[in-house]
Amino acid sequence: MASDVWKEYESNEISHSVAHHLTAIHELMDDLGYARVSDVARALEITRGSASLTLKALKARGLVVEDHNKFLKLSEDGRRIVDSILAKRAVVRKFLNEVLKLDEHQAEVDACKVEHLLSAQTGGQLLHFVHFLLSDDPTAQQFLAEFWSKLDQKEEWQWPVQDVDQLFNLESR
Amino acid sequence: MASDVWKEYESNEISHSVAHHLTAIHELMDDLGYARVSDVARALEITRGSASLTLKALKARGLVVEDHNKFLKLSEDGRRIVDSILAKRAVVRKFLNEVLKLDEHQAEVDACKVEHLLSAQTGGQLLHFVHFLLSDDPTAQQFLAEFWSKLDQKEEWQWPVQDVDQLFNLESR
DNA sequence: ATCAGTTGTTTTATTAGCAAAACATCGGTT
DNA sequence: AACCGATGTTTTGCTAATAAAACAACTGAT
Repeated sequence: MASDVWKEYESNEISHSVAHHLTAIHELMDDLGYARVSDVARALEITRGSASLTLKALKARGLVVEDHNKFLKLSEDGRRIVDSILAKRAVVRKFLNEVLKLDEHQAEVDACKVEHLLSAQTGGQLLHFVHFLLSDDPTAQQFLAEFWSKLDQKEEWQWPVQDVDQLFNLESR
Repeated sequence: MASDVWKEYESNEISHSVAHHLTAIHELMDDLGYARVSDVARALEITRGSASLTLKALKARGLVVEDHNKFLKLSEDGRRIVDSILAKRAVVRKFLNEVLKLDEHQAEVDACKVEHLLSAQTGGQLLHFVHFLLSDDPTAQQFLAEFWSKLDQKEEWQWPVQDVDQLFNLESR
């Protein structure tokens, strides 16, 4: 694997932590109508000091703006980022839970882990896919019914699967 | 979102960095027949000092074992982890590239980002899904053909999509 | 007006992961 | 024997993200 591939992991627009600071503000605005440093800290269950530092950096990056009275809100850029994250989270969670039939907790955890890592391209294509897959199109419904019935029949695969490549006739890496 | 969900991000078995140190050893064994600290550093394009420290920790964790002459290899646990990572990477890459039709580079990058984050459950179910989806089952083939034709017709969605929830009739979060 | 509670910030410390540089060691050449 | 190159380690410093603790400022109740 080329190093320019694996090193892109750190070169993300936002980190996991930042993603959740931003979405916390978004949800607090919905739920309480306001969001202060302490509210974010409580929501994320971290100390006020930690939240204060991270949010200071986010203000410097222009993703969060502060009221005359220490009330926080998302900037235009911040809102755009939160929208893309929540969209990806929703799509991934729906796919994992309603298609792959993973339990809701697992689906939520895994969606939360990857939501900030997927490119806009990937998010968009996945949205197309899941939208069609769960539509009332008879082809989609027939396919899903078939898949789920095979899932039930199938004895559990040993995981990790050593021979995924063989299973797919892949030339390995 | 409950904090016990988003905080699980850090509580992973292995980090992105560790995943690639381990897979580097695996691939070096395949390609060269051996793997030393310097070889890993070269493969990952990091300094020998950094690799030395990370690999020391991995030896302490019992994932890597060292030869009488500084030659590294994976332990049984290390091999098990590498197998699961490579399997997830292969499945995700295949899904993104061959189903969602993302270009190979994008598929590789995104697969690399999430490979170490997906649970074994998720990896297993995704493997089932992709395996059936790309099989010669006529239902699967018909569904894919239908999906791809819709992809072509479809004008690109605006991304981020603000109304994913509405699109899916989700109650939001 | 004082006292208590909440809030926000700063400082100090920790961990993971990297770079850079100094250092030691070993192997082969000349 | 002296040297060069490659290798491995250690030390120092950096950044992101956290905790913990100290501190200042504001709010409200009595």
